[in-house]
Amino acid sequence: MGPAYEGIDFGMAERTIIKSAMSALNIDRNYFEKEFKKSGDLGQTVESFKKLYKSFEEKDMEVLAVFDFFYKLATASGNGSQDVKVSLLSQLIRQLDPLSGRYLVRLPTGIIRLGFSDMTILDAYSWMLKGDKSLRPIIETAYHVRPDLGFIGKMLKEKGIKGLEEIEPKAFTPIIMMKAERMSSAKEIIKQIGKCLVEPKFDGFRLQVHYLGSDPRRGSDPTESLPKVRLFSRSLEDVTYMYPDIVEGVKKEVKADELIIEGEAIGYNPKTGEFLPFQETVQRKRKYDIGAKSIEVPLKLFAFELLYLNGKNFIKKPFIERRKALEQVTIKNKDISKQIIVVDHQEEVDKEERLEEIFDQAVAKKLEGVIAKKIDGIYQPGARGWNWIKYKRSYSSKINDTIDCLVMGYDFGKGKRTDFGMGAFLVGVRDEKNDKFVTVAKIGTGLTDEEWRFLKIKSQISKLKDKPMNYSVDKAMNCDVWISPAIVVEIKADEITKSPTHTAGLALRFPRLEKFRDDKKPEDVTTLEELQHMTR
DNA sequence: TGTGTCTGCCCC
DNA sequence: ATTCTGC
DNA sequence: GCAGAATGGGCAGACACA
Repeated sequence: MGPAYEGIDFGMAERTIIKSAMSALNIDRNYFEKEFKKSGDLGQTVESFKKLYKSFEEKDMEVLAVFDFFYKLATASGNGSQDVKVSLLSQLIRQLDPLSGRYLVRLPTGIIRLGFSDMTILDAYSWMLKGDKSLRPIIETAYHVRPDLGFIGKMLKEKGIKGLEEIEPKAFTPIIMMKAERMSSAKEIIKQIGKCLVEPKFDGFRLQVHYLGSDPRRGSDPTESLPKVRLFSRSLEDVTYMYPDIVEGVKKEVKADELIIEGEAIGYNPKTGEFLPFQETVQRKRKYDIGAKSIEVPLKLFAFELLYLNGKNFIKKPFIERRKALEQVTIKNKDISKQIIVVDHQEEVDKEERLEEIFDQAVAKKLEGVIAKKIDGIYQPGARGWNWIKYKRSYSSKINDTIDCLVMGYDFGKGKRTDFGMGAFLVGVRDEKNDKFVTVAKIGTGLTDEEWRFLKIKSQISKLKDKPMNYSVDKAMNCDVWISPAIVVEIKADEITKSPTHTAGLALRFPRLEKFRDDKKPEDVTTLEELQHMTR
């Protein structure tokens, strides 16, 4: 309905779309869901049902009229709004042809499956103007600062490529954030980027800070001249109101006329100064009770990038220059414990031994790991660039904490997993005290296409009609198919966390298949007690 | 007023 | 977030 | 090597409903 950062959501996904389709086509839930699971695609399911049951209401509709329906749907709120959404989508499904039906239901899910996406559309804009994709770099640069395909297209039609030159970094226009590539040893990193600057990696959430210092020239209204701060999340949502403590910190501890910096926000225990686990930090992302929560869980912002300063664009400057500028714009509080905007220590490294040491120290401090940044690397907006390399605890071959799990059941896959007949599987450990299997994770990654097919075939032998008595499973983890104790897998994870849904009371963070353990029997899997001891 | 279900270009 | 795969 | 498409745990918020 618009660019992501404008914050207009459909508020409607799979479950509610199914309701709309059932109501539009007058189909029983079980029948619809059965066909949906078979095809793994809501669009295809609706399309084929529409072909089967021809409707006499079908008519042509203007694109703008359809847009209007979706706009009403997306903006419906309050009492009865769910019914409004269902009814609007249901009308569209009834009134349009089967092929349109396919895309009507795909649209709100965001999975359109046209085989192209934003980047291809940028190419198309270039073709539109020049008949080839030579203008793509200019267009893409503008898109990084203004990630709105509609806006870029309109600008190009109205003003041509020159229009895009007006789009440049400035305070309060968020920039698509860069991500780091991954590597699993100091050796590889030094080989890849040579001399680098190494900094700790904190487990919080990303914030991009935009700041305009006080300036009497900014208008006659006295409030106009006060310092202004905006905070953007990784999806470029404006989240300023959620973090008043960070806003105050910026006003006190940053000196500049205009700047854009980036950092990782992490909660800490105000009494002990210890950093909090992600699950607690993320509770700060909220709409209500902001004041109370900000006292309970205060944040620090570890600033690690500077993209813009006083009219000067730093995006294409070497990292070492950005870093120097960053150090210069922060004011140090006399009481370090009260500092909110922190530019943490960083070390220049060109030997793998030293890098490995810094990594070990970071891990010992219970941090996620380190980020190594190429010393003269530019900031690559919107890319997962090689100028930043993350080296996390879980990647390291030195540390190998995997657990052996029992495969308890599986779900049918969607999209390209449909053919495999499996999209994810539920795994658990043995609770010896109660003689049961309790769940710890669902696994949806780490298998090659061939391994998915292999696991599907293997699991058919043990397929069951119902969930076994000795499986303890929360209903949120219900499976399409249950299988009896037979298959053992080795699962890797970044961390073991407390869980509200998995019956082990613990869950694996970022779980993935490491390997199949055909050499092990169900009795040999990790026990709940062992798992509890592994929790750091 | 309390509980359950669903959603999020969510956060990671 | 992680991982795999087609281009 | 990149972009795209599968999938994970778990949080707050918005509604529906009893």
